[in-house]
Amino acid sequence: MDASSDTSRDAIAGLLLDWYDIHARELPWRARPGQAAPDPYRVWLSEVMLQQTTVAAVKDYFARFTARWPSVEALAGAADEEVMGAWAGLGYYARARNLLACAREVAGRGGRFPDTEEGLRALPGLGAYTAAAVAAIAFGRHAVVVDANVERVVSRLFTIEAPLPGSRPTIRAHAATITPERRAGDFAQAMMDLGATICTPRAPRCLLCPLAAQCRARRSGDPARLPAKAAKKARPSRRGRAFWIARETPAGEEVWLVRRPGSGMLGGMRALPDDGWAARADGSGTAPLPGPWEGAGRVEHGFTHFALELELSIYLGREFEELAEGSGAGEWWPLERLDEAGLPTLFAKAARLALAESEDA
DNA sequence: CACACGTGGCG
DNA sequence: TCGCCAAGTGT
Repeated sequence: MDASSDTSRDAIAGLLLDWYDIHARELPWRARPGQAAPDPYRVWLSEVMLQQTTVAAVKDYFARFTARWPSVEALAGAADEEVMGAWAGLGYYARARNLLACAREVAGRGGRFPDTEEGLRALPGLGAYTAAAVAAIAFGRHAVVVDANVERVVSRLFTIEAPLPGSRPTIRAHAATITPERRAGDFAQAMMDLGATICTPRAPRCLLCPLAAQCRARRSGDPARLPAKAAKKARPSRRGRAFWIARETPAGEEVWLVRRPGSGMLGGMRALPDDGWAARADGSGTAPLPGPWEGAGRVEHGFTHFALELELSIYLGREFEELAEGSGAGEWWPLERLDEAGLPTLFAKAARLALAESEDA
């Protein structure tokens, strides 16, 4: 076999690890080069935050979380609302709910994470990818780590033409073929670094790629066409209303916030009251009080599976007691500390709009 | 298996 | 401007 295009496990892993030893990104959750194994808590936390989320978006959250909760026991001891609030803005809030459930489970076993892929896989919020990643990176296990980067790199290396997601089993089989016995954690991170910086979705930088000579897609002339993907469905639009109810108190102005149900859209997060747009094709339009209401404008927000046009209404009445007694599922929140309320981005946008309106008035 | 589930950045 | 995309998981 021609050595320059040897696609054996050792050849590809060796080339990639050599490249990684020089070009690894320095990231806050990684051990410094030459340092002892990284803290499983930090590896786990970073992996959960990085699910479907960019490195750039995660960095600040990771720093805040680890400063506030330096260990899994500390995190396990936090109140739900503290953690949900700290996660606000990062998205996919089920991750934060599972994060806490997982932390408490691990704290219950003495603060030690399971050190096998199978044991990790049983924890809340750890699926096939994260269990393999933590097992390999934190515990040095031989685990086959497959994320979107690996899917792209492997699809190109072996010219896997079938579209995702159907091609996943084939991709995994090929990934297993090139994953080394030793340094599986470094290998996984090397694949992800390669996918993030060289083997990018569009315009891959093949001239810089340590695996260029092994890559069948490069030889084919158009590596960017892979991986093929199934056509996506159109994203529908939805409408809803949210309600800004503010009152004056001796201590200052306050706004009425609710806690959303523990599952579903923005589940478990603090929010403005709304008309139920999340649970139906469009909101009911129904307000929590008879009114009068004044329109404050609209907020547009894109979710994964629909776009939302949210109309914001400001309450002009004074029957605040009805509200507090009526639902009970809310709280008056000081406007001064609104940025600490932990509102998800949609409602943070709506709040900005309301505050801009009240400044005009 | 298909779908629900956030958000921000980039070409 | 807008669709694509990011270290996926749970149901």
